[in-house]
Parts: sequence; structure tokens; C-alpha cells
Amino acid sequence: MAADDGKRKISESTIQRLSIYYRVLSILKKEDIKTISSKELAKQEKLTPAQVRKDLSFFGSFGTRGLGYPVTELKNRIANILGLDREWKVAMVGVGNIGSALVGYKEFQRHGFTISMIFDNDQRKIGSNHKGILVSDIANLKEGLRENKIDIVIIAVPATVAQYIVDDIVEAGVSGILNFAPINLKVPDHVILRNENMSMELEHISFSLVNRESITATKE
Amino acid sequence: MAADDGKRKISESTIQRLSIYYRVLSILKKEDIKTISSKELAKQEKLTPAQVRKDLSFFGSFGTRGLGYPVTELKNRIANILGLDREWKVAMVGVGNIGSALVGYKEFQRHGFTISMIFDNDQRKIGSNHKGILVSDIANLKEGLRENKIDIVIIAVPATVAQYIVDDIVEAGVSGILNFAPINLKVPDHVILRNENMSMELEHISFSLVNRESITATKE
DNA sequence: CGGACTATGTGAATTCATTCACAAGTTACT
DNA sequence: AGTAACTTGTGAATGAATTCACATAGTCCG
Ligand SMILES: NC(=O)c1ccc[n+]([C@@H]2O[C@H](COP(=O)([O-])OP(=O)(O)OC[C@H]3O[C@@H](n4cnc5c(N)ncnc54)[C@H](O)[C@@H]3O)[C@@H](O)[C@H]2O)c1
Ligand SMILES: NC(=O)c1ccc[n+]([C@@H]2O[C@H](COP(=O)([O-])OP(=O)(O)OC[C@H]3O[C@@H](n4cnc5c(N)ncnc54)[C@H](O)[C@@H]3O)[C@@H](O)[C@H]2O)c1
Repeated sequence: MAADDGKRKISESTIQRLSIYYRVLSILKKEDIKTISSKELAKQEKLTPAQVRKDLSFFGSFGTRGLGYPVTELKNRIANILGLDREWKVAMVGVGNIGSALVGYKEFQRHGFTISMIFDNDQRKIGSNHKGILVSDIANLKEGLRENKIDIVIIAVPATVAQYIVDDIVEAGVSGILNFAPINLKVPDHVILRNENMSMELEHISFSLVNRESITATKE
Repeated sequence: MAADDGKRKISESTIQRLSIYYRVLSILKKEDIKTISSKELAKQEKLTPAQVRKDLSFFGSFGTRGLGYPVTELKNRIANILGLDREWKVAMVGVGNIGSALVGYKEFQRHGFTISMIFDNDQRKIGSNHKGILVSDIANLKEGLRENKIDIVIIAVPATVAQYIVDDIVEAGVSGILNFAPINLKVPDHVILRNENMSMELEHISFSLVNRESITATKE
């Protein structure tokens, strides 16, 4: 039977959870644990066993009844599903506060995302080295992305210029974008765009705090 | 009728969207636009008008039929719902790569989140200044949080020590935590914990890229 | 002031996601 | 080999979120 790569519709949340399983499995593997049941896997991350099994079942059946899932095998299989069994070439655009923090982030490399190019428009930065990567002139963005066959671009420039840059990135044929600017970028349908908006996370916290303040609300 | 603060169950996604509406409304206000319809508001962010109206309807009815929503009023109301009409006292724990980027992030301040304390365990950093904030010794974490009545803590320390620090934070009575370490932290039910996991976002992108590669997949 | 138009607010219908519950496969032990 | 104990994989049931569709209420302009 051919590789299982139909066009099933996988929900956003299932994808998120696959990442979570992957992380847990990596740890289990390091601890030299050979198998894990859906029950255990679920407990670690406050999910339900049924959910774990259902998520995995979308992609095949990897477990052994009565025993559980083989850790290493499942980890590899999830890596394959998530596309972590290959190297992704990543470029960073904007190497200011957040950009330079991210360039040095080990976790990316560990999951197969290699940042190999950096672009900026600041003359003082262009030509300099950041963690061993030469900062290129933003003027060369399109050619640079094409020549280096970049798969994914991380946007870490001010919101005001982000759309222009995204347009170039799309024109250069890149179809994966991770955006840190707090703005809704417009991209064609075939481009995968994800946004990381930290203010929104804080706002979620403040909402939750406000809407449960009653717990401690002793009048005055 | 008294302030509308029942215990309705608002979905995660509605809360996220409120943040989005808030951002759009802020821009509209700056552009001096007085009213906006659910249709327009939806279009800006690729949502449906019905969804906008439904989201807002959970909290009351702010619109005018035939006209739309009054921008300033709605913005203020959402600010109130999200708890952005007050100041939140925030502390940063760990001022390395990501921690120091975040300390200087203007957007937080603009939404009412004021970072007023920083903790670290690195002797070279303790006592120094980061964007005008004195770096305190992590040993003083609990007292510091209590004395300064910190509402929310941002965790930007290595994953290996994050849980210990969270335990202290919880003991200190803080009930909002934004975590950047790629680890599942355990907190009591009354504590609001949100995780920001950037690798997961990249993995989401690679998953999507792999699962639609067929589009450009001309065999070799 | 009246009629054409516009847009809200919301039950009802639908779609999507999670949980239940159990038949069936595997282990482990005697 | 037989049996007790586990745990998967998955349809069916439930629950949650989104979308539909329309009655209702306001605007706007001549
Ligand atoms: N600082 C944070 O912690 C943080 C957190 C989340 C999101 N963000 C967002 O990330 C983006 C960058 O934030 P920052 O704090 O790093 O800002 P920054 O000003 O420190 O960095 C921006 C960088 O982009 C470069 N740049 C500006 N215009 C450019 C252009 N046209 N082409 C190429 N490069 C250009 C600048 O030279 C600078 O190096 C902003 O959109 C911000 O809202 C920042
Ligand atoms: N660098 C990034 O772009 C990035 C992105 C996302 C998430 N993260 C996560 O954020 C965390 C920090 O990453 P980083 O790159 O800033 O690392 P870093 O090593 O640059 O910074 C960590 C800081 O925490 C301090 N620290 C260590 N142990 C401590 C303790 N017990 N008490 C108080 N402070 C302590 C260190 O002194 C240092 O200042 C990690 O968990 C990392 O996975 C980093």
C-alpha cells in the first residue's frame, strides 16, 4: 500500500497536539522508555486518552493493543508527519530585539529549522555577523531567498513595513511565513502564514483574570 | 440594570478574536473613522460578519441597526471586557535573549501591561539596569512579587528550571503566567497559564507545507 | 415624512471537535 | 493452552463553535 498521504482534513488543534506529543516523546526517548500508552501520554499534558488515540488514528495505527505505542517509532512517525525529518531553510527578516533573540534560539535548530540568512535595512547591521550569520541588505531580499532556496521566512520588522516585505517574500516563491509583527498580513491562499502575537496572549490572561476576579473579590 | 458580568462561558477563540477586534478598532480610531459594520470588521481579518456579531453579542449589544458599531465606544467596551482599561503589573523572570527583547517591547506598555520588575540568577546581571529596570536576585522572587503586587509574571528562563520558579510564583499569590519555556508547567486550577511556543508555530508551518506539497510536486 | 436601504441581534441549523464505549488484538502469567 | 488484564482503534453519541437566515430597528435622502 502506498504512503498514506491523502487529503484528509486535519484540525488545527490536532496539529498543535502532534507537536506536543513529539515533545513528550523526545523526552521519553531520552529517558530510555520504550513504550507509552495513550493514557500516560495524555496525563502528561492534561489531555484525554481518547483524544490522543483519535489524533494518531488520522495518520495510521502505530500502537500495539495491550501495550501502547513504541516511543521511538512513534516519535519518528510524528516527525515525518510534521515534516521534522528534513531540514528547513529559514531566513530572518529584521534583526532587532526579537529578531536577534530568535536567531540564536537553539530549539529551532533542534527541530530541523536552520536559520541561514538574515536581512535588515540598517546600514550599521548590514555586513555584520549575528551568531555566525552575515546580515544581508534587505534590497537583496528576493534574489537572496531564491538563490538560497529558503523555505520559511520569519518576519521581525516593524508592523508598518511588514506587508511590503511579505509581498516580496511571496514573489520570491517562499510559501511559509512566521510573523511577529502585530498586524494582519495579506498573502495568497497557497502561502502558509502563522502569527505570533504576544500581546494577545497577555490580553487573554488579563481577560481570564478579570472574569474570575469574583473569587477573591471581597468588597473593598 | 447592573454591570453585565455573569459567568457565561466564553470560548477561547472568541477571546482571541476580541483582541483582534481591539487592534482593528484602535487603527480605525486613529484614522478617525466613526462607525464600522460587522461586515467591514470581518473583512479586515478574514472572518465572517456573523461571527463578529455573535462574539460581541455575548457581552451586550453595542451596535446600531442600519449603521454599524461606534468605533470609539466599542473599542472602550472591548478594552473593558479584556481588562485593558487598567494597568497590569508584570514581572519578567530571566533576562537572557528573549527576556530582554520582551522587556523593551513597547506594545505591552501600550496595552496596559507594565513590566516593573526583572529577576535573574546571574550575578553579572543582578543589580544592573535593563531599560531602566533594576535586575533583582531570583532569591528574592517571592517577596518581590508580593511587595510589588505583581499581577502577571512572564517566564523566560531555561525549561529545566521553569517549574521550580513557577511554584514560587504561585506561592507568592500571582495568578497570571505567560510562559516561553517549551515545557508543560503544572499550576493549580485557579492560576491562568498561557504558553508561547514558537517551535510549535514553525512545526505547524512545516506540517502545512508538507501536506500540500502535492501542489508543486512535479516528480523530480 | 415615507419608503428604500442597511445592518444588528439571535434562535435554529449546520458543521466541526471531543468524548464515549466497546469489539478486537496483544501481553503476561500460570 | 487458557485466562485475566490491558490498551488500541474506531463508529456512534455528545458537545461546542460557526454559519444561516430573518425579524427587527435604525439610517438616509428626496
Ligand atoms: N521586541 C519584542 O519583544 C517583540 C515581541 C513580539 C513582537 N515584536 C514585533 O517584532 C517586530 C520587531 O520588533 P523589535 O522589538 O525587534 O524591533 P526593533 O526595532 O528592535 O527591530 C526591528 C528591526 O527591523 C529592521 N528594519 C526596519 N525596517 C526594515 C525594513 N524595511 N527592511 C528590513 N529591516 C528593517 C530594523 O533595522 C531593526 O533591526 C515588531 O513588529 C514588533 O512589534 C517584538
Ligand atoms: N531565545 C529565543 O528566541 C527564545 C524563543 C522562545 C522561547 N525561548 C525560551 O525562553 C527561555 C529563555 O531563552 P533564552 O534564549 O532567553 O535563554 P538565555 O540563556 O539567553 O536566558 C535565560 C536567562 O535566565 C536566567 N536564568 C537561568 N536560570 C535561572 C534561575 N534559576 N533563576 C533565574 N534566572 C535564571 C539566565 O541567567 C539567563 O539570563 C528558554 O526556556 C527558551 O527555550 C527562547
